[in-house]
This record gives sequence, C-alpha cells and structure tokens, in this order.
Amino acid sequence: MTENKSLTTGDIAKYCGVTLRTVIRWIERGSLKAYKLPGRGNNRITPEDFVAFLTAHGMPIPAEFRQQENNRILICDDEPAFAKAINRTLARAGYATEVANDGFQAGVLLVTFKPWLMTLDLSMPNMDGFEVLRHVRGNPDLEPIKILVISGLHQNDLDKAINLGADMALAKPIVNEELLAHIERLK
Amino acid sequence: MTENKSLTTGDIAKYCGVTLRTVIRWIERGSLKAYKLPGRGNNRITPEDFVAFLTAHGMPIPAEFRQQENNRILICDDEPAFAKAINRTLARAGYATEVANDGFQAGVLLVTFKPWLMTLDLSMPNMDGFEVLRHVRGNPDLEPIKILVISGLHQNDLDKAINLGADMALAKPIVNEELLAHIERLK
DNA sequence: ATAATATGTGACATTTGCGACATTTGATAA
DNA sequence: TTATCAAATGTCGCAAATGTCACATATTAT
Repeated sequence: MTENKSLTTGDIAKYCGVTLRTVIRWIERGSLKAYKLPGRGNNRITPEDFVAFLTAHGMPIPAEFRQQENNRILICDDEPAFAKAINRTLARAGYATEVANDGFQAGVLLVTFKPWLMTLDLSMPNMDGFEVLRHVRGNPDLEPIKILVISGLHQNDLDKAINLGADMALAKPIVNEELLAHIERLK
Repeated sequence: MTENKSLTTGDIAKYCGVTLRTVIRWIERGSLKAYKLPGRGNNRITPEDFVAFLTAHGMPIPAEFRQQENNRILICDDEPAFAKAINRTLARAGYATEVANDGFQAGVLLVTFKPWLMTLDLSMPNMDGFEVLRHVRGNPDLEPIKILVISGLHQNDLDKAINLGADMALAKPIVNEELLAHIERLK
C-alpha cells in the first residue's frame, strides 16, 4: 500500500533539496497543486501532481517516482496452454506478467497493467491480432508499448505485422532462449 | 466493489493518506460525521458523509466514490451501422457515448471512459458478447456497470445473458423509445 | 468457538503552518 | 566591475496538527 501514498510538504522538500517553507510557498503560488487536510490545512500532494510539477519545471524525477520500467509484460494468446508456456518462461526470467486470452482482456490489461511490452499471437480464432495491433498503434492515448508478435502464419503475415507497427515478429515454434533474447534487445 | 457499505476509520485513513488516529480526531472534532457501533463505539462512516467531508475540504475524491453521473454510455457492437444508429439515438437523448467495435476497444473504453451503462450486442462474429459479459461480471476491479444486452438471437440466449449478469436483455429489432425507456429504468 | 485482524485510547514524539526577518540569486544600470 | 533592487529562498520560534507506540477490546474470518 506504500505505492499510492500522498506526500507531505516535508517529503517534497527533501526530494527537491529545498526547505519546507519554500514548498508551502510553491503551493500558495499555485505552481504545485496540493489539497489540504481538515485540521489546520496541512498540505498533501498526490504523486501524480508531484511528477507533473517536476516535469513542468525540468526538474529531475527521483527514482521512486519513475514509472517502473521494463519489467511488466502482457501475454496475449487465446490458447491457454501456449500462453502458460510463455508465461512460465518470462516469469522465470524475472518479468511481472499478465495473460490476456481475448481482446477484451487485452484491452483492459493494457490500460490497467501498463506493460512495457506485449506478446501478441496473430493466429487466434477468437481474437484478431491484426486488429489489436491496429488499435494499439492507432491510439495515441495508449502507452508507447513494444509489441512482439508471435505467429504460426506465413512470413507475409509477419511482414504485415511489422508494417502495422510491431517491433518484432517471431514465427512458431518459439525457443525460450530466443524469445528472452529478443525481448532483452527491445528494451 | 462500490457497494453501499459503511467505511471504517482505517478505510478513511487509507483514502486520505493519514493515520487512523487522525481520522478519529477529525470525528471527535466534528469535521467528519460518523456513527458508533454498540460494542466499544467503533466508528463507521457512510460513503455519503465521506464524500461530503471530502468536498467540504477540497480534498480529492477517490474514483470509487465519484458520483456516477449516469450519462456516459458505451455501445458495444461490431456492426458500425447498427452501432451508429444506437449512438444517434442515445446522443440525441443527451448521453455521452463511445462506440466499441470489438472486444479490445470495449476493454479499453470500459476502463478509460468509465461508462455507467454499456449496450452489448451478443450476435457479433468478431467479438464474443458472452465472453465480455463474463469478464465484466467476473472482474471485481471493473466498475459495477449496468449492462443492457441487445441481440437478434433466440430467447434462450437472452435468458443466458441475464443469468450471466446482464441487467436487461432486449431482442432486435429495437425501438428507440423502448431503448431509452429501458435505460432510464436502469438508472 | 477460536484465531486473526482491525480499532480506540492515552501519552508522548515529530512534523507542519506561519509570521517576521535574514540571506541568496539574478538582472540591470551606473 | 560594482551598486542596487526585487524576487525567491532560508532561518528561527511557537502553537497546532499529525504520527508513533503499546495495549485492551471489538470485529471479522476461519
């Protein structure tokens, strides 16, 4: 539960190498958005507002506020057995993984799980991989996610996937070591 | 997830980024309205009193307590013409609408658009409406959204949809006035 | 029923807001 | 360069708000 905790003026002061008094002045001036507790009006700042403030002023962002990067991977495959196999490989390699068995789950997890990479199986009867690819690349609101296509289809389908914005396209069968190497290279 | 359940001091503390002790002090001072359980007088706060408290002090309101404005509707239909027809009807009636043509869009929009109601066509070749229904009702993290199923399938499919958690199931063809009336009744 | 978890309370420690004033910073003109 | 000025930031002290800790007890889960 430590992840979504609001910050006090003291916290901000430490992060910015500045006095608490100064932080309060920033808040008073409106540069830093904050809300007040009912007591005497002690200030609280949400992490989001803090990073917005930092980026707006070109200030360095402390490591703990940087988005956790390059460790969350979403596996999109409608065949549970295959998805499980990939999941096991990636989980063993230390990645935090989630599996989507259809387009709906893929959409939800893409937004809530915020992966930096997704593996996408094109040859799925219950879910059009090309369509997912088109949506993700066509929606600027979605994270600039890396997409690694996996497919048992023909080479021209892999090429088509690349043209649609996939960062990498692998043909089945997949060798675990190769998969991990390709993911590592996409970082 | 957002039932009409009373909140404990611990809940409030987490939401406000504050200690349980402080919450009790707010209650003692009268800033936060609460009632006491018979046992030792443990405090309980109704969601209504909580949001009243938050707004009164300019504090941010957590997403799960934000008032459902009952005006955002998500239309799930893979047939653009039919989706457009429903969209026109709902937009004219004053609703804010978004259209999802496949499961992926439905998943993304459900999370980002946060509709209070979704219309769901079951008879879609590119998207399994039953699967969407199952996912939405099986995922406690998703909003407790109202689901209005629209289908050209047989009556037993409508019944199946109701069993899966749909709040209403209408058979095609749809009469605009009836659709609006049913939506109004679900509010 | 029993165990695990959450809550209330008091005493005490720490942090915070704020005013008044000192010091630094950066720009500008002499 | 130096002087000067305004804005921003730092320092100090106090009162109020909030946090911490231990423990008894209520509530919830098993």
